[in-house]
Amino acid sequence: MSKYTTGELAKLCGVTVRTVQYYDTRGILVPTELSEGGRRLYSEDDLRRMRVICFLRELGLPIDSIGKLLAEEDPGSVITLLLEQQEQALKEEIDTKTEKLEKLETLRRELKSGNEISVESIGDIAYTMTNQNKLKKVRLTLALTAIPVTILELAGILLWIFKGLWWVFALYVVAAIPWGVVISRYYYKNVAYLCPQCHTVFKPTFKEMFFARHTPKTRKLTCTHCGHKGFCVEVAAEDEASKAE
Amino acid sequence: MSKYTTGELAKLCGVTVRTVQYYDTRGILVPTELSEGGRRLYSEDDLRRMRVICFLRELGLPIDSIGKLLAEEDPGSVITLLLEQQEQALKEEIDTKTEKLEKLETLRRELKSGNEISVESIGDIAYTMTNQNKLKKVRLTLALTAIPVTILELAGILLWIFKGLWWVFALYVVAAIPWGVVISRYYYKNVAYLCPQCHTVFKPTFKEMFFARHTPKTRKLTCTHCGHKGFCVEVAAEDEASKAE
DNA sequence: TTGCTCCTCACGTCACGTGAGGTGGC
DNA sequence: TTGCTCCTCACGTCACGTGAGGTGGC
Repeated sequence: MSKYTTGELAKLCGVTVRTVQYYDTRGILVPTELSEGGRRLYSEDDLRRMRVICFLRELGLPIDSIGKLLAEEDPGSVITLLLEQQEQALKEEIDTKTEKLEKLETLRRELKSGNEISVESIGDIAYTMTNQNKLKKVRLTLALTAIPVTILELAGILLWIFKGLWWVFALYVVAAIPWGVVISRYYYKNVAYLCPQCHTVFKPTFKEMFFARHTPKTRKLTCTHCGHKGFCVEVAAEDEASKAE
Repeated sequence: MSKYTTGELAKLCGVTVRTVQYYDTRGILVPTELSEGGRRLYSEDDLRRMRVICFLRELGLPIDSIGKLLAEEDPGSVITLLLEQQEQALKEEIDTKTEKLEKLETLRRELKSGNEISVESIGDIAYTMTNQNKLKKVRLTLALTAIPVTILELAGILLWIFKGLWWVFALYVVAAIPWGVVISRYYYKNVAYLCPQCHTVFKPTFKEMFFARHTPKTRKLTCTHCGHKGFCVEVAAEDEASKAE
């Protein structure tokens, strides 16, 4: 029967001496023997137990769970549950880390595309990023309501050209006017703009917004807060309820 | 100019009061004003700064890094590096967690396929799992050396049948004998067996191993340690160097 | 006798959570 | 005056790492 010292056991299991000592104080691997000088002596069984412990630790199981598992009369009942829990936990951690990674990459892309990198520009990017989903919803709603009107328009044109039926196109024109009013009201109500100068979110007047030059993501407006005039990034408007200040 | 209390700031940023206080003690968000009673009062600028801090924390950046970043005159020079480092770190964490997940799933599968679940059986599975790569290497080597011999065999048979050339097959037979000897020696040298009774890794005699009944992963042998006779799982033999005891 | 290993405290890690006991502000 | 919020300690988390100062064992 060979005996292992703390250091030998540590080397055999690929951990530090401190770890072996720690497992003793935590009570999951108490040496079967102590030398007269008070040194820990581990048996062959201890080595096997230590190997199991290290293996389970490599799976990420916490020490307390390992302790309970090894103390159990019938480990089979506990282990399946523990492993399932750990699997769930790991999956969730991977998911959150993957999300962080995606956000990081978006931030890097946005920082590259912008001209100056300042704390304020990070704030703006953060705002537009967290706001992104709401804005997409608004745009999707717009696009969906546009479908029937567009179909009516196309049908009207085709019928007029090929069949000489002018009244379908007339119907489209009549329908398009109230639709246009409703849709621009909706759009105006649900978006706001981020001033690149003072980094405030503001709402222009309907008139200025309606006639302003714009790109897919920005619009040239005058900030109601600082008076700066320039292209402002479009964002989704905050809910009325959360409009504090 | 509106002022926010600790609780208001916390709510606006979706964190706890404790977190806001902690950021003050850590020096990354010191309130611009204190009330006469010693309460923290945060300005609009503080709120914006806090939002940036929370955003960066959501990416997993440590508080110290955020502090340095915000203190920097020109954050652009630092931020790119920081984000890259964080991206690397996240990727590595995802990788290690994915590996753990895979090990977990293997363990669960192995536990299900076995009959009894005990601490010893976990130890055996742990051993075979960490040993798996070495064993695969041995088996791959065997398979690769078998290829030329098999080609020779096939060629010999085909030539004999269709062309009446018997000497190629004769060549195969002559070559196959020393090849068989070498290959079985190599195989014998590089594998060992795990006794399901006493959980020791042992080497049987060449003769017993050669004639023993076997499945793809096990072989019916007598344990040299406890004398138990039964199907033992095949594992890769330890290197001579690390054969302690 | 000299290195080397091991021993036991005991503090540090990281970003807060969680009381305890006291007080400001509407 | 009464809740509610906020204040400052100060300990706990998790699995060890890292000294300090002392001693066992070949």
